[in-house]
Amino acid sequence: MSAQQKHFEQHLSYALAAAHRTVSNSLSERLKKHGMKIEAWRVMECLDAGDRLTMGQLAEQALVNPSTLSKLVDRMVLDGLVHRKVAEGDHRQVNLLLTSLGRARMIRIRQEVDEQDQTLTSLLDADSLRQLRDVLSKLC
Amino acid sequence: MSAQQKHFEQHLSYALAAAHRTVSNSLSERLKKHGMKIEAWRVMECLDAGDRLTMGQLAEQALVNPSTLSKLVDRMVLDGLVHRKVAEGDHRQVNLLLTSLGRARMIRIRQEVDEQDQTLTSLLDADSLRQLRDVLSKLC
DNA sequence: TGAAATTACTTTCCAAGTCAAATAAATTGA
DNA sequence: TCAATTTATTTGACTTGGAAAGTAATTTCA
Repeated sequence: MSAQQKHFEQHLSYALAAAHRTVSNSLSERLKKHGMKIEAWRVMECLDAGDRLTMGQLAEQALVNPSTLSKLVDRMVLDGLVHRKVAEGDHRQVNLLLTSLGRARMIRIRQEVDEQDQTLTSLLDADSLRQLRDVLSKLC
Repeated sequence: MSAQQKHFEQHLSYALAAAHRTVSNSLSERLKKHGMKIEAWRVMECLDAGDRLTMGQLAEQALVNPSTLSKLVDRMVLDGLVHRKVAEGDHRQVNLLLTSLGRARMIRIRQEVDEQDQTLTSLLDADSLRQLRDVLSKLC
């Protein structure tokens, strides 16, 4: 154990960062054609999946900080992709809703993302893939 | 196949982003005590591992864009952690070198990072861990 | 009830990142 | 040889991100 000199590239955090970087670079390259950022796409998918999400829930699910989300949403509202609505029960909360333009954009982009996901998963056999998902989820 | 409605959280890119986010958040929390950013730490480890790295090689290994690296290095030079040296053979290239202060800081930080890596890897059994590394490296 | 504490979100201010252009050195080939 | 091209890095204009403060609504409990 004391003899084991660990190279920093072997740290899990490095391996993760490297894989994340290549994958998200290639994805954002694809999304660029649609003038869309990965985070904005994730926001839209979250909205499509779960109804009446608050900014807080959204930030968590879309993997962005609340204040970052707030500004991202400002831009998305300007682009007509989403709109804010004060929540019925609790007026502190804001529900974000997809516009029909937003939904349409999302559907088109979803194809692009599915393509990239298939390219990616084709690098692995079904077994590794399942295991990878399992293991990654344990880290969260 | 057509019946399979895939939730976006199942995309590999999402699982990776989520895991990367939690891991790097917890790591940067630890590094904060040392007034250090993950990227700066990676730069120092790269320098320690491979000698006479150029900015280009460094950017690749430390997982940052060249222009981002250039500015990060400006700050690290101000902090006395590294210094630039025009490469001997090719005067366009710049070799970045650790100062002794930089090396000392790196060693102390390395302990912190090793700790976090152990916490992390203890969540997994040895087999999953090996497989995880294998699979992640296939994605790069 | 209502003042104090908590919660949800946004804004502000500053640090850091990105893209494209600029600089400068090396290489190519007419 | 030397003008044109390529390569390595930095710079500059602009955008984005994050921490902490600010705002406003809700909850707590004396």
